[in-house]
Amino acid sequence: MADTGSGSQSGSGSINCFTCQVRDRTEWCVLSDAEIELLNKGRITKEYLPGEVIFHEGDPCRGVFCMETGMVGVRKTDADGNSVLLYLVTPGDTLGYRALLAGEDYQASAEALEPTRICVIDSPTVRSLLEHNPALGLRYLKRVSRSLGSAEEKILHNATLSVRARFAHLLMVLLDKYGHKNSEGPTEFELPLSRHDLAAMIGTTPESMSRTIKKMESDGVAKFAGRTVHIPVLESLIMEFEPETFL
Amino acid sequence: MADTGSGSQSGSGSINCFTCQVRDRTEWCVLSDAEIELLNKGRITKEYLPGEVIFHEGDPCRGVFCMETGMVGVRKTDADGNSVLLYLVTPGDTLGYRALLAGEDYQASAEALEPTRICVIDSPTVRSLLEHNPALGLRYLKRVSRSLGSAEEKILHNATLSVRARFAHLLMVLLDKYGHKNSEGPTEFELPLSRHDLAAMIGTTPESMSRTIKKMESDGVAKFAGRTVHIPVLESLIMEFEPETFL
DNA sequence: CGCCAGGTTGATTTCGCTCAAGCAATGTGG
DNA sequence: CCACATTGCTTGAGCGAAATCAACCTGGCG
Repeated sequence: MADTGSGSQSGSGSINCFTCQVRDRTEWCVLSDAEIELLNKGRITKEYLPGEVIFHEGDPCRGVFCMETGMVGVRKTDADGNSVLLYLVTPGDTLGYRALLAGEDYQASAEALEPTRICVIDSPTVRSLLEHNPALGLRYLKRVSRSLGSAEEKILHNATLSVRARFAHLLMVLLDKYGHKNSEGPTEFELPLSRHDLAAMIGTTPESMSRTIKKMESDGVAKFAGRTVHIPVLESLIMEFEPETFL
Repeated sequence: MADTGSGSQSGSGSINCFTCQVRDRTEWCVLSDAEIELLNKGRITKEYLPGEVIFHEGDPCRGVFCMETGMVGVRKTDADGNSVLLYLVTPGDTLGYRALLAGEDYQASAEALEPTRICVIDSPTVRSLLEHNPALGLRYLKRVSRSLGSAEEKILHNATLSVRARFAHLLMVLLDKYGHKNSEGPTEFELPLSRHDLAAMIGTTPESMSRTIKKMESDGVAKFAGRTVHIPVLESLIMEFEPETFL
């Protein structure tokens, strides 16, 4: 493995954008070969270890980040040190585009949760591509708009649902993304997060998280062993946050 | 005045996009004359009375709405009838772009809070303009990204601040937008919202709203008479949600 | 072995919700 | 002009969910 200092540069793995495994899943899939050439020139690959910070709230935005492997968490922290984990970023996702597109500094910080490899594409390159290829802009518009949609849904959820209901919902989302949801029947999967971060995802404390888990176990809704979750009946989980579906 | 049925069409006021007063404050300011011609053709002016619904959650998106006069509230409601007022839309703002850009149905509903005149621009027109003019896309990208930024801030606020602090913050935002903030010294302005809607803006109940107002009055932070708010010292209001600023 | 981070548990408190009633302003029909 | 609904807001009492504070496990690791 290459050197693993904070945000160390790296030549290992995919050498460029042409051979990149995840490119088809990114916004860049609409680019022509000439444009990918440009993209490739404005690109540096970096590697991060768990806990390393990719950017901080308040930092000026110098580009966007294209996830190749690993996982990144985006956090927002207030002056008292309270923090919320807004979302998880996984391979194929783009990171840090909000600040660039809004023309603002970062309003949240990003931190590697697993060993992570990311390509950094500098702002001028992205801007230039956006200015000349409307299709890329439309791609990003869709991405940001969808993201806004989820943020608004999260606002509603946090305002109206209990911690338990929000956690049940989070489990469903994580299952969709990180588990192989074989539709019906009992399901088992690995949580990608610590209890602390699970709590931060739904805007609560680790203590409340712990108690909620315990109560859900005693109610037979889910079984937790470390980071492994076992869900006997998927419906009973859904019932926790959408009871009306089963009336 | 023209007929005032639900979302009635209207020929009064600004006749077209060329003479439109608010156009320079909208995304459309980057369009060429030829493009404005196109915009103008895909346009219908409508009028709404307070309480009338412009679109509903779940409705398919048929275009975007360009505010000319009045005020609109965007609400999101869950299955139990709990609802949150996400934001207020005022002249020069565009409404309903999220659904269009995301390629989704509306995820929230919009309702006139005051007598309102809006131009409806149909989807094909907007799409066509976006596909041919990257500058328009960039404009919208900035708009959506900023909006996403505020949504994320709202998530943090709701998770970490008390009802009182959130309300103080709301007052500041409303003051910025609807009051003439003469920087320092005592300030007075009109709230554009009922108590019920103030509550919905910060995700609480009218009862809690009422109590919070009462307590803030007795603490001398602000004085409320109907919809008129008087703030003796602006700093003490800011202290409510950013105490660290004054340490 | 002792330390420490991550997690759990318990005791206590507090904030804000729910339910219920009361009240002032406005409107409506007889 | 009065009885009466209706609407928007306030007030009170009680309760419950979740935060806080504090102690205490437990497993990994120097």
